[in-house]
Formats: sequence, C-alpha cells, structure tokens
Amino acid sequence: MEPLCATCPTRQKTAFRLLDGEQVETLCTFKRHGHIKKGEELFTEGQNVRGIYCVQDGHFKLTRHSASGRETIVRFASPGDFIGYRALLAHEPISLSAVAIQDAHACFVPADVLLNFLEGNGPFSLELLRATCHELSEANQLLASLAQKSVKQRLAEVLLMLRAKFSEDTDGCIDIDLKRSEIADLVGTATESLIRLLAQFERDELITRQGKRFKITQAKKLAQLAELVD
Amino acid sequence: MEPLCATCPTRQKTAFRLLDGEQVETLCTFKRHGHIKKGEELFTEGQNVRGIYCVQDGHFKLTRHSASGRETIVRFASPGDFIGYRALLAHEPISLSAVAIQDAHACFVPADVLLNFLEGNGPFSLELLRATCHELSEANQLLASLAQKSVKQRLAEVLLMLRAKFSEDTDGCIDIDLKRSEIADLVGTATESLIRLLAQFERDELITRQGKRFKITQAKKLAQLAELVD
DNA sequence: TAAAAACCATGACTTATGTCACTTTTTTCG
DNA sequence: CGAAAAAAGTGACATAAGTCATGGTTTTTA
Repeated sequence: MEPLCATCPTRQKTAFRLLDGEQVETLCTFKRHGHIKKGEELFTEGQNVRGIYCVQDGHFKLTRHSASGRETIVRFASPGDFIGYRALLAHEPISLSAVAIQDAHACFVPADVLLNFLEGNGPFSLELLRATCHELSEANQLLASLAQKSVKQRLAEVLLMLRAKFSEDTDGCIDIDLKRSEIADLVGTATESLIRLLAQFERDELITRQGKRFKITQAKKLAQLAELVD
Repeated sequence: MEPLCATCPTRQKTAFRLLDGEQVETLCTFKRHGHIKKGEELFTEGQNVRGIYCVQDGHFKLTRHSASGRETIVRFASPGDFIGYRALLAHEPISLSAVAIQDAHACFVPADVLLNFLEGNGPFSLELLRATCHELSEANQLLASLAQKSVKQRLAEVLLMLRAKFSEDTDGCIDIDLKRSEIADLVGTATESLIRLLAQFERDELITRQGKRFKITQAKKLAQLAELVD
C-alpha cells in the first residue's frame, strides 16, 4: 500500500537521498504516505510537532496569522520540500500553518526517526543545514523587500517570483491558482488594493489575464519596477 | 598574542563547545582574533565568503540595502553569535552587511576549517542547524509583523525586543545606543515618522527618555499595542 | 438547477506614513 | 576651544494604501 522509499523519485531531490540503505528501510517502515485535499491543513500554529512532512506532489502555503486574524503567506512548500523541521529542531511550537493550495500528497516522518538520522548521518544533517541556510537568506530578502518597497513594487516582485516558482502553463500563464486574497496575503496588502494594482498592471500592459490566471508580458519592466535590476 | 580557544568563555556559549580536543586546537591555530571599531564593517553585501566571524564582545547590526540606498536592519549579532555562515553554506554571496554598533571583538574562522568541523562532527553541525532553525523562526515572525502591523505597533514591538536583547542599564534604560535612523531602519519606516512616534509614546507615558536612551515604563501596554498579548 | 456562498471588482472616503524644507541640538575634530 | 558636520526634532504637505459599502461574477452544494 505504502509506496517504497527505496524507489521514490522525490526522495532523490531531498536530503533523504543521503541516507544509507538501512536508514532508507527505517524511513520506509515508519513514514506514512497520505493524501491532502485542497484547503486542508497539515499543521496549525501553536501545535507541538510530532514529526515532519515531506511534500510529494502539490503545493502548500505556509502562513502566519496575526492576533487580528490577518494572514500572511511566508513561503510555499513544493515537492521535495520538508515542512515542520524548523519548529522541531528549534524546540518550539509550530509557528506557521501549512495549507494545501492544490490536492497534494505528503509523507509524514515521525520526529524520533528524523532525529536519529540527524545524529547518525553527518552528510544528511549538513545537507539539511544547507537547505535551511538557503531558506533563511530568502526570508531575509523578503524581509528587506517588505520593509523597503511599496505595495506596487512588491506585487511586481511577487509576480516574477510566482512565475519562477510555478512555471508557465501551455498558454504562458503562471501555472498556479491563487485567490486574490492569497496574492494579497503574499504581498502583504489588502485584497482591494491588490485588485486595483492588478488592473493597473494590465492597463500598463505589464501583464495580461486569462480568466483567473496571469501572463507576464513585460518581465523586464516588472523587474525594473521591483528594483530587481542591479 | 592570540587568545586561547581552549579557555575561551565565549566558546562555551557557541556550537564550538561541541568540538573535541583536537578540533579546538585546530580552531585555535587558524582563527584570528581581531578588534573592530564602532562603525566598521565586517562584511559587505555581494562579497564572497572566506570564512565566518564569531562575535566575542560588542554588538553588530546586520543590514540589507535597497537599490535606492535605503537600509534595513535584519537582525543583531551579539557575543556568541556566528556571522556569515549562511552565505557560506548556501553557496551564495553575502547578502547582508555586518557593521559594529559598538567597539567590538570577533574571531575570524576560515571557511575550510569550519567545513571540516561540519563534516567531521555530527553534534556540532546539528547544533548549528538548531541555531539556524531558531533564527529562521525569528525571521518569519519579523516578516509577518512587517506585513501585518502598523508602524506604531512595530515600534512597540521593537522597543520590547531591544530591551529583551540588550537588557537595562543602571538607570533602567535599554542598554544600547542606536541612532534614530537606526531604530527607523529596524522598524522599517522613515526617521521622521519614528521620531514623531517616540514623542507620542512619551506623551502617552509608555516610555521615558534619558538623553538618547529610553526606559520602558509600561511594558504591558506596549505589548498590548503590539498585539503580543495572546 | 436553483439558491447560497464565496470571490472579484469598483467607488468614495479616511488616514497613516513618506517627503521636503528648515531649525535646533549634539558630536566630532582640526 | 570653536567651527563644521552629524544627528535630532518640527511643521506643512502629498499620497499610497487601508476601510467600508455595494454590485456583479463565479463556484459550491443541497
């Protein structure tokens, strides 16, 4: 029933590729493969961590809620990404919610199994450290952009980021379906403001729209607007 | 001349405490202890990394500059903190500048020495991973706060954070000297706006001022304002 | 397939916050 | 010390962006 880790193609994209034969078997014994429907939550803020998830397919948004209920999308998790290991390793309760933005599959790996790997396998933990460092530098970049740029600039940046992350469908549109409110949560603005800006970008012929999706027609101008030029 | 790592009290507060005897000797041979004057830079954005710094005393601000020259303080580095390892491990050029905000001392550790430790010492890299995870969760928190809160709320948050990080002097003031423009860079606002808000906080009797320094008189109200209540 | 719910869009209005211009105070340094 | 430079502070003004209200679409679901 459960798919085999030994032949899992996703595993080759993660730090789990560095496990030895025995460890792969252990992983395979204790992991649980599961289906997550669009909109379902993997984690909720405040929970204690019992293990991590390794995304197989589909995408998740990782969000944080303010006291007033407002939501911010901190990052996405895509196939090959781990979710929840930071809280686990920092000995903190989960600080982010993970919600599927498409029907998805992910494997749950219990905490003690992961910690065993970390203690017994140097290259594995080093690889995880590398990945975490990379995430941290992305977080810092986002931080500076929130602190320094206007909403318009950040939207330009977000659109380019989305295209880089999710690629284009056959029409040339960004291959992901996000609600307006979700894009707003990503940019860090109000939904109404976001909608106005999208309309303006369309008038300025930076993007075109096909239904709910967008096509970036003038990436260069968008990048200039976002001050990503240098 | 160079102080001995074997007896270094700061080392006990860092991941370096997990090195074995031989590794401590290696560290001691290759590290370089140096003095950094207030305002001097350890790293500049865009440089390639040749090693990391371990802060001995004094504090550093880690900043990021926008194309338009505006500066954002992403975090502080204090005694026992490492600077520069993220860029090193993520194989990226440095993305932050590190500037001393007081006269300071730090030890430089060459990249290959550190990488050797990471590959040969599991507990050491696991500890560094833990520290990085913790940093990441702080970065996420800051991110959400920038996206969700008003400048006033963020200032309240920043004041409480500063007191937690730098403690109080004998007068009960936050024991750090920052320029108004630096606090603004931390909050992510214009210097003038920051000055106005400080004046307002003083009128509202949330803080008092002694020269350039602040004393938090109503921490509870500040926390409520910052929505840190829950 | 009709009703309900969720989502998208637009207008009017308010306000928080940035910008510019200038004065006063503090610090630096020859 | 005293001049020059840097930092702190204030006022006037412009505007980006939030909020509230409302109507038109889709999408869900019963």
